Amino acid sequence: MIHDESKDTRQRVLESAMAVLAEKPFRDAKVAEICRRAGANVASVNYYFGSKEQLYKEALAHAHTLTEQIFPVPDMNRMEPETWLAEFVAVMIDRIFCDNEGGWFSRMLFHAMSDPSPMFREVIQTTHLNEIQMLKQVVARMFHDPDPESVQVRLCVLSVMSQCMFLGYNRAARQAHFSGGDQKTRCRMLVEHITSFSLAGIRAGIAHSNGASPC
Amino acid sequence: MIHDESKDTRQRVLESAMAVLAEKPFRDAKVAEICRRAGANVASVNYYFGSKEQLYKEALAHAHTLTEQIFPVPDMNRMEPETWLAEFVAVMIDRIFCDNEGGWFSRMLFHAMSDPSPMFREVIQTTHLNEIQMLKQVVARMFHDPDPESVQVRLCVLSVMSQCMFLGYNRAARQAHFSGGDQKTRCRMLVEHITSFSLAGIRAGIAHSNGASPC
DNA sequence: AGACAATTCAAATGAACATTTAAAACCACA
DNA sequence: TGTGGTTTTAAATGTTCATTTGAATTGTCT
Repeated sequence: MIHDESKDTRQRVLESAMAVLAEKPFRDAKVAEICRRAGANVASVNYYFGSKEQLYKEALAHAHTLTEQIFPVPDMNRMEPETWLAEFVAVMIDRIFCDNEGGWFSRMLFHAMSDPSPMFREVIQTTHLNEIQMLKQVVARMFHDPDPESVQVRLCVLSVMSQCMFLGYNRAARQAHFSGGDQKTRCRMLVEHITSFSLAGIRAGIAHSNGASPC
Repeated sequence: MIHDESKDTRQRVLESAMAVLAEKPFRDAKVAEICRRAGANVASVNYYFGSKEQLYKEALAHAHTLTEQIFPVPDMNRMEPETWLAEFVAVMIDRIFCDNEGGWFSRMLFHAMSDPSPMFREVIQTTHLNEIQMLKQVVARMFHDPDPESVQVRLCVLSVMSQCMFLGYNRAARQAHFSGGDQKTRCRMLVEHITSFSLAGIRAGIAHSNGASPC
């Protein structure tokens, strides 16, 4: 008789999976390690989730809701575009560099995005596009452009997102940037830099598209 | 008797390896596929190179010299910093998006950089740092800053490099950006955007560090 | 307690690969 | 043409995993 959810082992495996899959890409994350860390038998993955792949999908979805609770994207209707951008950048960087469960999703996503196997296509589509849509709309507003899909807007969004995510992809660069010094301070400086750099870039684009010299 | 180099099969395997390793990360690039494409037996990898890992290293090194011949980084002593930056960005983007052998190195590097296994640490160090050093020096010159390792310079270099490399890491974003339209035109627009966006960002940094308003 | 389902476990299974082996084919040269 | 080295080949080996299996254990309800 099904009386309740079987929370115990299932939950431990799910959490262990999120942690391991944040560290390593799908391929390198061994079922054996996930189970060892969860204090469970190897068979539990297939017993509770059907397959390693299903476990991955569930772990990613769960990590996504976690990160949205812990680091919510600011509401773009309640702020000036410039302020919103600054907060947006801060949230992205926090998500990447925090070392608790709020960072799992970003790291899983970085692995997924650079993995060529087809299974990750849909996975990315379903989880990560909201933030980009919002950024597009805010940048479009700064351009006084009604179309958030115009070329100039999309290019600026690309520039902002790439700066936010680069250190997530690039282990060597991350290590170089965060060697020594206080992690928190580094993050704050990084956020400030990306924000002002990007605002300047966007303003240059606006000035150019208006055909006016910036001064 | 060793009369000459055994060029034939060895060379075919090496080139096939570069092509395959540009498409897929080390793990996914199967020895069987490399050999099939080279029209050689599986054993030829170990016969000529000792192991898959050695083959990888040789392929990366060879791809590196190839890319430096085909898309050389401009000489920074013969140009204004702004001009040099524009050409630098163009070279980086060309290297990433060209679809012949000149693009192999970049793609191998993207796979290596997002791979956590320890074997890639040294590999990256030995190949990719020149470009970054040059960029640092040019940006430092724009800042009138004698120290190419100052915080402000390093942050700007980070911003430029991240914009240049983002589409290399991120398959989804690349697909979104290059869906439809002419590849060449897209590349040119991307280069122009990154250059002007970055110049604006750098100038803002310079103005800020001088304590002066930009106008 | 006894029955019955849900869970856990150690061991088996089988697939995917890199690497090895040893025999065959090839080649240069006397 | 025979000899000795080099190269190529198909098949064998051994390892690393995810997944399956069937028995053992636990928990629940009467």
